[in-house]
Amino acid sequence: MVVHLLVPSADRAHLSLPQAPRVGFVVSKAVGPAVVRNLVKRRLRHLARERTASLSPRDMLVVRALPAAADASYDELARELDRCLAKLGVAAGNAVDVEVLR
RNA sequence: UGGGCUGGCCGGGCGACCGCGUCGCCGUCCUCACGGGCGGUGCCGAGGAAGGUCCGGGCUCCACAGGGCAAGGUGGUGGGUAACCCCCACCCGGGGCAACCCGCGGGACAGUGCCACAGAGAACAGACCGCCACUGCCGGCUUCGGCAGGCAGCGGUAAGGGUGAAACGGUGGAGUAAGAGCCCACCAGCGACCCGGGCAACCGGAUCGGCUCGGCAAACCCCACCUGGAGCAAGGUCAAGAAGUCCCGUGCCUGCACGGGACGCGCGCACGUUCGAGGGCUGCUCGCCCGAGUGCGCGGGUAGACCGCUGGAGACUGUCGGUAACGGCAGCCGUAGAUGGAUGGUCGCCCCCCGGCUCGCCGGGGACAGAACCCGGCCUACAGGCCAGCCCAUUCG
Repeated sequence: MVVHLLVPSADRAHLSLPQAPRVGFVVSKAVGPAVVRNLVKRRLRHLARERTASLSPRDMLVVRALPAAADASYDELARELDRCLAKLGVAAGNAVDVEVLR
């Protein structure tokens, strides 16, 4: 999977954005038919919800699933998501307007 | 016992925990209130196709002087239904020993058009081989009377061969140089009329006639019948206000700041105000009607909340009517309603399939597929399995 993280910069920080982090998912038709795509989205939604604590309140995260996600188990998706988040340095939370691709 | 045909049904089961969504309840915080935030708790939470979005309807809004021309759909008959391109029964044609299956099943003397390849010839057809008569030439045999034959020309002939999906009916007789529905009998087919059966499609039968007529309408077309437009982002309420108003979100300073949205507004350009822009009659046109604003761009950025929103032509059981589809009556059942869109994860026991073996365990797997206003259908996808009826063959009694 590919993960994008947008952290609002200082000049935009005064804007009154919602106080909770926001996460979006992109699952294209390359992943599979509707049933498979929805299953992947549901799994990612639950996984991401458990990890919102590690995001800062104004972060915006986009998770894009690649075709291999169709065959991945729930645990495999969890490991992959953790790996991507670690690479973004989410724990530090000091990035400003960064987009990191894996 | 083996093979086959048809109809109906199921679509893993039970339980535990964490998470998500609607609703109810409890607590708490904000508010005059409506209502909202947070926490807890309880019930419930995808399908037979939820799918493709192909038909038919309900519901909602718009339209509903009229004339003409198009466009689309349906297509044996009768019935069922809210309706249908659906369902049931029957008829006709075709296939199968049979149960049963298949049919896009009106019209080919209203007109136009097409029939590949093969074949001599394919639509008011056609002479390639063959058959036959005549004419000419050639030789042969001869008991000199003739006899059989070859080649060429011209004509007759649809009986035979051959081609084809299809060659202008079949069998027999009469007839002829040879032949032909040319003529005759019967059969098939066509037409007319009559009798009987059926609601009807149609079926059975009798008489007569003229003597024979290809297929394709999912080619155009003709005939009969049917069809107003858009769709829940339909549509409605809160809902007032006049250069603002209203709504939503976040923050806390609790009525202000910031961000966003709808309606309205402003500016610019273009075309217009009886010399008529634009719009309506929802395919077009004639005609009729409305009519002073309309269109585009920019400020300025694509969904304020709620209702509609799930109980309906409902499912099941029994009974009555009907061959059936279906209908009447009675009883009984009832719980998905998201709105960037909830249904995900872990585990235990059992079930089914595959593999292994130390025969009881181990390992792997469980189809097609995800609600979005709601119904009735059609079509398509589907691991595995269950039930009922019927047919054929064989064996035994």
